Amino acid sequence: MQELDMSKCSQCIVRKFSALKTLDKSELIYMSACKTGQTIKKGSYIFNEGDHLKGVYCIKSGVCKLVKLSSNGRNQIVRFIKRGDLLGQRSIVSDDAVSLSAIAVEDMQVCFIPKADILAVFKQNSNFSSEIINDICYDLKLANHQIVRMAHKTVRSRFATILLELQEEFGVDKDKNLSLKLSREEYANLIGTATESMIRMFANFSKEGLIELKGKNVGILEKERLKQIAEE
Amino acid sequence: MQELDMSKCSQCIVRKFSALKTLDKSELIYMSACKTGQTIKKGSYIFNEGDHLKGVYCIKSGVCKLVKLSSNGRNQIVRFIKRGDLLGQRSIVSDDAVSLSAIAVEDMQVCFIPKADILAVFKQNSNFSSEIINDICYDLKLANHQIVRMAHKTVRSRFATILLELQEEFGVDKDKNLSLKLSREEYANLIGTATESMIRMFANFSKEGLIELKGKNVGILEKERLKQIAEE
DNA sequence: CCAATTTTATGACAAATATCATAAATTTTC
DNA sequence: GAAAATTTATGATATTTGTCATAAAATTGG
Repeated sequence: MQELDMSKCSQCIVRKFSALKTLDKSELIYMSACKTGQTIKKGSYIFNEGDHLKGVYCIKSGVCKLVKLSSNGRNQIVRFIKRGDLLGQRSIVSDDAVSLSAIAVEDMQVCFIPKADILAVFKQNSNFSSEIINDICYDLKLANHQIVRMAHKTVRSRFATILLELQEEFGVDKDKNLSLKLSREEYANLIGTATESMIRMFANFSKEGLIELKGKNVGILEKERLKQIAEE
Repeated sequence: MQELDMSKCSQCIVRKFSALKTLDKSELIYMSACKTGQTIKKGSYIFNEGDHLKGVYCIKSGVCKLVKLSSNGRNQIVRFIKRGDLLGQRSIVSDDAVSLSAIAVEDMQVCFIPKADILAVFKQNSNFSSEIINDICYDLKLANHQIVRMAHKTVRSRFATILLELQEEFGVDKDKNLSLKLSREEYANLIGTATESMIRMFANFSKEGLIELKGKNVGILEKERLKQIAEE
């Protein structure tokens, strides 16, 4: 990670997407003074399972995955964090070690805000704290939903769900391919299956005309049909 | 559900187990005045997916399961709530509909505290709000862990994990059987498998001498071996 | 206490998925 | 730009799990 300035929070549009939108001018000036900018290369760790976070990251650009290692050596992508999101929110309210690793999926620009500083704002600004708590509640809701999906849906159905979610969350590029480029292995870790099984699913969906494959690029062709499969 | 008094919060030992332990005398008197007691019969719903909760339940006795229905008709037990726990904590900080149903697994005695009243305490007592937020964070941590378990462990391994967790969380009765009595179907919904597969797993574990079965009673015989299987 | 219902059990089979092996294609590195 | 490494692809096969059918056992309700 390389240290940078990245200038003033008050002029940073990205803050508008997170709980930071509740901060007033003086709070933003305070944040600007506390934060440090960093660039993070694709593939590198922002933090690791078991680390004690010393603050929160505000994502200016790029995407990272939150990953958890299973005792049998497999790993699971629990969710993605992208531009505008805060990474490590729970560390504001909890001193526990993080239970997930954060790994950049694309090159990233982030700002780091030390825990003490963001905690001061958390205690002082109840709109801010409400937003943070709401975010955590929402994460819990999603996580519960994901438990059910993993427990009761086939790989095929989960794949359909993930494709729709990736389109929803990250959109498509100019060629109408999913903007977020993931390897087959990453898809497998997201869906919770073996890489080979994942590759076969890609081949199946492609043969069935549900998606179009051009190398790493994935284009969704039959959204409605995918929705059906996701429900099965 | 039947309405009861259940007397004073300040004399209720159960409050010591939850975030309510942070309340002072005057807050407890306030709670006592707001709350209403209820008894809930085994099998009946406390609330249903999609409901908007009007408050929080404090569990005086008994156990309920939090269940989520999958779009393909199966259902998943996400967790249990027992004596001393607060049920519906998220409704304090969020106006969203609940995403889970709560169903009594045993006869229960609960106290219901209206949202407005508990929210007043939440805003006023920062120790209380910290405890609540910490609980929600902990739930999120467990949920993430469970996603990984569901995605990457076999039914056999998950069964071993659940047996150990049930012993840990609810303990054993005088005959050293697990205190919480669940049907095979409930075990299946907990582990995320078909009831028939679950029944077979019970037979397997019994044959292997890992557990002892006497009707609905389950005695754990080989804890260490179960720990190994849980890791596989 | 007996009939009805529910739960547990078991067999046979089908479907889904993992694993291992190998090879082609692609990307990276020097 | 060629060698090395990684990723993607595919076949063969084993394992796990689900489904359907049926029956035994246990529980419930009158």
